[in-house]
Amino acid sequence: MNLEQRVYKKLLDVPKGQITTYGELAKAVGLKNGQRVIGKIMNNNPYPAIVPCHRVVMSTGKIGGYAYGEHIKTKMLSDEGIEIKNGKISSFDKKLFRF
DNA sequence: CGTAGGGCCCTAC
DNA sequence: CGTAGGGCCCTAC
Repeated sequence: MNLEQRVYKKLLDVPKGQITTYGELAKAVGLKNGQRVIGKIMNNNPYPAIVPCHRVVMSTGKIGGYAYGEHIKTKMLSDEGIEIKNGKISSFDKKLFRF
């Protein structure tokens, strides 16, 4: 399994209503300082309906980017029960999934 | 083969 | 708050 497949598979562990960060996901697949690699892989996500890349956000609590637009990412997260105020996730620590 | 460049970032100031 | 620099992996020369 190549890196991308491992990343997509690992991300499936993150349930609806929770989020992870680019850095955490990088660590989860054994990458050090691989945040940007994760971002790139998310951008190339060929299975947007299956792999929940909208649940990957920035460690600062901001939403981060999204191939189809940040407002869509924001809406998807809201629909899953994640509250977002002024572009930042409320109760970030409580929503953060631990691999 | 080697390497430059870039990406949905992170940390420290 | 903003910004600079870093660091990793892939892709295209």
